[in-house]
Amino acid sequence: MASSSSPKTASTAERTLDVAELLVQVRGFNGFSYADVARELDISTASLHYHFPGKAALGEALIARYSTRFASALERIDREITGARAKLDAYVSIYSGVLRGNRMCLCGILAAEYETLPEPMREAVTRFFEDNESWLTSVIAQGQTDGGLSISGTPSDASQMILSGLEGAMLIARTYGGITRFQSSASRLLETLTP
Amino acid sequence: MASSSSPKTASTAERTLDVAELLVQVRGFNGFSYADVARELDISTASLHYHFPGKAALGEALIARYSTRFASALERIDREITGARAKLDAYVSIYSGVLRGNRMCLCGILAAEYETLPEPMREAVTRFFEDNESWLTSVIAQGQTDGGLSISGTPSDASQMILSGLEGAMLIARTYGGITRFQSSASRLLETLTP
DNA sequence: GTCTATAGGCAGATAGAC
DNA sequence: GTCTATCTGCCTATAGAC
Repeated sequence: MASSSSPKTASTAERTLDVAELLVQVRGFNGFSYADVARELDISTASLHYHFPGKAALGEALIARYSTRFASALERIDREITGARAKLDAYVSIYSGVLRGNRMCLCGILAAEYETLPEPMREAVTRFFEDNESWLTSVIAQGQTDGGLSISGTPSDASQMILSGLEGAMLIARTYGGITRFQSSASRLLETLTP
Repeated sequence: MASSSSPKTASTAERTLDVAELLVQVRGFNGFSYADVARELDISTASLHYHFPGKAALGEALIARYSTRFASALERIDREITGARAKLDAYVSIYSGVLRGNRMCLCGILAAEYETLPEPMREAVTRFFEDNESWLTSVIAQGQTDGGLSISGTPSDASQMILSGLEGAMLIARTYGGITRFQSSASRLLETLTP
């Protein structure tokens, strides 16, 4: 427990994850190298191999941490926000936050490279999407029950459309239009569920 | 004109584009090499360099051909289909066709790798999306006029959501859910515009 | 934990023969 | 147009000293 109580300086492993996460979200998993990370941290690539045996292991750690953070953010929303529509707005704002700084969703960009990823990373990416849809589905079901939302199909169908829509909007906003464009698409997507 | 009248055997350049296109759509631009293409065509990488001076030039040719084909498909829709809603259905079916064979939209996967692409490729990718949105916007405007569609914002806003939604649905369908999942998200997306 | 040194492989690309 | 041969550089990864 001691080592996890807000250390003044992040460990090399943590800082490695920070740098690698940024690189993947901007350039993709096949678009960065150990050398890129090492240069940024001002250590050697050999040292990197001490903390993460290989790029595949680093990739797995990246998704694990990202997924955990995402799950925490969703729990926080459940704790602090009541209305279904407001929860969805908060969900969208997580994505907006990621898009700032020109980042793509970590698992969204990994989805594009899916065919080139080692199996453990593939499974973790898929699980990320499933968890997100599962959360969205329950929020939408709640909104349907309490009258905050009105949808035509099943909550599961609606959550698929929300997730796809947001990932796609991020993907394209990064090539042109930026945050403004993303916000516009996202709002429109959510209005689809509003009575 | 002679060389373009349905040759019995495709030229090496054409076949190179075919193979490279598949590789990019499945693995991404940073996920394949000249060697991959050469092996498939059973020629040397040096021969490849005769037809395309470098990977960047090959990438540009790839987008150019893809965009031209896409534009032809859209013209065909305009020529053969009358109703706005039916045109959009046909538009979606282009994407479905691409997704079969586990391919991602060429420009969608390049959008994910955008930050690593040479400038000419970036511009071509952006133009592809702009052209698509431009076409979608006019179809939606038509549908709004003749009563076939009913939207809340501007046709341009709606077209952004359609394009983003379809690209995102493809992206995620390739990691799980497949065509079935894509079709479901796409239908739902279009229902959004139906009165 | 971090280093230097280095292996071994693959990448994109070129020269020059046929 | 296609080949062989080759170059240079970068990549992931390991050995072993400090």
